Amino acid sequence: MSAPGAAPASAVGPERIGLMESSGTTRRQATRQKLYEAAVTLIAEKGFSATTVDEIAERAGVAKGTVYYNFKSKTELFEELLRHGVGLLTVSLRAAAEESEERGGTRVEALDAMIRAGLAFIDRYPAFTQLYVAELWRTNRAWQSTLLVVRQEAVAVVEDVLRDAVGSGELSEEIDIPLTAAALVGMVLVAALDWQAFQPERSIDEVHSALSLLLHGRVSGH
Amino acid sequence: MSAPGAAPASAVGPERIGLMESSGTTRRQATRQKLYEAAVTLIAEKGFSATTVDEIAERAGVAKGTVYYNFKSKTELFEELLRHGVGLLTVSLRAAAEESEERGGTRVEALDAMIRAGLAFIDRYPAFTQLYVAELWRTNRAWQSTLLVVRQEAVAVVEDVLRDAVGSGELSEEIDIPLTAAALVGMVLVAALDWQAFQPERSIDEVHSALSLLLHGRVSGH
DNA sequence: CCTTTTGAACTGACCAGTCAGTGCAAAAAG
DNA sequence: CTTTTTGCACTGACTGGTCAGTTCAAAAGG
Repeated sequence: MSAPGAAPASAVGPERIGLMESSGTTRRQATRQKLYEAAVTLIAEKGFSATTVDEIAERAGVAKGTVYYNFKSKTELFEELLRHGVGLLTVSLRAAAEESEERGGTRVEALDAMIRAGLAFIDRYPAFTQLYVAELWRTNRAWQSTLLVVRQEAVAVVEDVLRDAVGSGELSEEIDIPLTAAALVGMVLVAALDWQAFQPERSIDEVHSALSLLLHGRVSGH
Repeated sequence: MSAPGAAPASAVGPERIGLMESSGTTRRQATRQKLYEAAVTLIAEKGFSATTVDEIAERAGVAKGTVYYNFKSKTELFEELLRHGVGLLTVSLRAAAEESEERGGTRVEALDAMIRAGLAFIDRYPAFTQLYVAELWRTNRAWQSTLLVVRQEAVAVVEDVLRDAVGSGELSEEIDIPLTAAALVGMVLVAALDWQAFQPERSIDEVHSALSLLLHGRVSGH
């Protein structure tokens, strides 16, 4: 229709394509992935509004039009990014908890394993974490509803383990599950971001120990 | 509120002063105050870049020119806002700790009092807290250095009390002071923001109890 | 009077989203 | 086997609008 004389020219050869994905959509998948990666760092650094679509496209090595070929809008790209990232996180948390239980650990050990998994996630995707924290409590934003869903998904993983632990008598009945879950998530989130930003020389084990001590009540428990 | 004509300014009276110290209340001070209050909510809602100077001026009920008469730039207005807000927070935390000590409380009780003071601050200035969290871990921003100073100031208050507590044998020597301080601050920050955003029906006492339980190791201690 | 605020117009940069068109590989036609 | 068509994925110049910051004369305010 729109290619009146496609000259054969010298074929450059089969450009490498992404790593995975089967047939068909491979190219598109790879492009989307590049866009996610470019967007996540830029938005973490500068915020959503201060990041331009031109910058994202440039860092991803594609043309601006490609962004709009793959996503309806800048906002939609961002929302999909959020979903993608939190999906990774919850999978990783749940896996850590399950693995701990399969090893016959206690529920508190499962919580500890989740703290470690959370730290590992933040270590691997610091930009995503930054961006998530920065946007989570904003009101009146276009992606508010997306964030609500996505947050609930993540916090629910922690709540589930807490509920189990209370049910089996391992934790005191007096704890408030939603508030405690939020506090634990916050503890890990903020400690990890602070670690990255202000104390990068620390090892993940040091950070984990400090948080573990708090969880086990050895900071001021008696 | 933003009527075209002159506003009946003198009718307002000594309204509660939000985010700034109220020294010699000159006319200029009052204008700055109005600008801080307008800016803090707008920026908390939409972020720095998405907030326009025209909006800030309109909500403050002043002319745009006035913004630039009082501040060199939008960025400078924002930086000064950060300084004032964190100043208020540290004063409040320190006062809580000192008051607790004067009552002859333990260092752990002082920590508990600071948690409460932190919650009260966030309750009173939710917008400021939102904005602070959203900006704190951003890299590459113009106000990065301002934030660094201002964060250190706030975290140092907690670190001081922890150090005291370890020094007097009240807390175990094995705790890592900077990391534990960051974790405690994070716990309060995130729990409080979550409370505001997702569980507003809870009372400040409920939130305080949940955090206190964690601090005292009664969640999973022993 | 000296300081502060007003209001409105103006500029120049910047930016989200659009659209006509390109390149290419595989299917269809010859 | 060769030629033509098809359609996906991508391109980048362009548009219409927005916004930070400027300017300045005139009017409060104190």
